[in-house]
Amino acid sequence: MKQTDAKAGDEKSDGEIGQADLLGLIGYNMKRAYMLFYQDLKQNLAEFDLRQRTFSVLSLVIENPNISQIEVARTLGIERSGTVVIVDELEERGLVVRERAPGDRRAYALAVTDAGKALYRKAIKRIADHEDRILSDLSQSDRKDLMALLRRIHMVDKGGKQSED
Amino acid sequence: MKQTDAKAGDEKSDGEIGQADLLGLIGYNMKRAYMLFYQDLKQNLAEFDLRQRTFSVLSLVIENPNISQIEVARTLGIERSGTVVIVDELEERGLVVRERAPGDRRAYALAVTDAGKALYRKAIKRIADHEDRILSDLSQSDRKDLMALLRRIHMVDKGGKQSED
DNA sequence: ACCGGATTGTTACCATATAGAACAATTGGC
DNA sequence: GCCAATTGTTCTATATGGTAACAATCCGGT
Repeated sequence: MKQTDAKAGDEKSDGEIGQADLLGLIGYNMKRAYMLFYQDLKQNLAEFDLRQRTFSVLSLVIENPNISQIEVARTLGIERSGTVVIVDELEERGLVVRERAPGDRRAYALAVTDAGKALYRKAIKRIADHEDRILSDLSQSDRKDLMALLRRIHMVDKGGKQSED
Repeated sequence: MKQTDAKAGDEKSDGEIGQADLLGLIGYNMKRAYMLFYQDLKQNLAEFDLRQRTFSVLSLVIENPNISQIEVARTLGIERSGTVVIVDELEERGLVVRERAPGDRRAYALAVTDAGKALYRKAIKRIADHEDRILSDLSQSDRKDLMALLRRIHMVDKGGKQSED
């Protein structure tokens, strides 16, 4: 039983559905590609009870011991209100600890526990597999090209302000 | 492979925040790039009271008169429960009409009104500008490469079940 | 030392986007 | 006619992100 032919009109004479306008947009293609990454990453991280954001913060804190929450926010490009919830969860699970930052009683100095490190090591391996699967159609050269192109978009700044520091 | 042993994030070691692990992931770079697209698109579409999803559906219905909601869902890669809300909104705003599909009283035959077409024409122009701005650092050749690479990811299918027609 | 503005973290609320389950009406194969 | 599949719908849940307001703290100028 096939029924997707011309029954309710004519979508393109033979059942094909056109999306020329959308497919002509890089943003749309980016979205579709990103969703593949996102959904697959989500599944893979679920086994560790991690999500995109918690993994990212875990990674940052591991690479930058004693980082503050606002530094996490700035580096990840999210709001600091967002980091609170993430760190809350990581802390409750014993993966990260909030120590007081020496010299600034407003800020925390985040640190990862051994459990956090162990979980991260496992998760990062899983993510490597995930990326390899998603990108299986691309050669190493393609992947390098893609990475380079994405990073150049990465740096585009259309109207922000980032000259203070 | 190596990870987290060389702590490869200490270029400056006094103010710089490392994110070597994350930046080494294509998925992370994709996310950052996509977020730039998304946020900017959102702002630009806001002037037309459109959002990503409503614009996409509008585009599809324009390109495919009498398309059904499930066809929209399948083409966009979303759930059909999602299309309901979008079409609801488009219909309330008089941009799209739900006509009954001749020959199938379950399905709708979606069509765009003149107002919908007019709005779409304006919006698509705005989006072209938006893309041009976001991609201003990339040459036309770069953009073509990026598009091609994204589409190849686009086609990756790890679940492997869509060969029924 | 004081004051006021900036910073850090926090909480609360909202918007967007998506998935999934359950359901009614309808279709279509048998 | 029966029953499974399909279409649309509603409700719920999750994830991500932004804004706004607030307390505590810091910092710079006076």
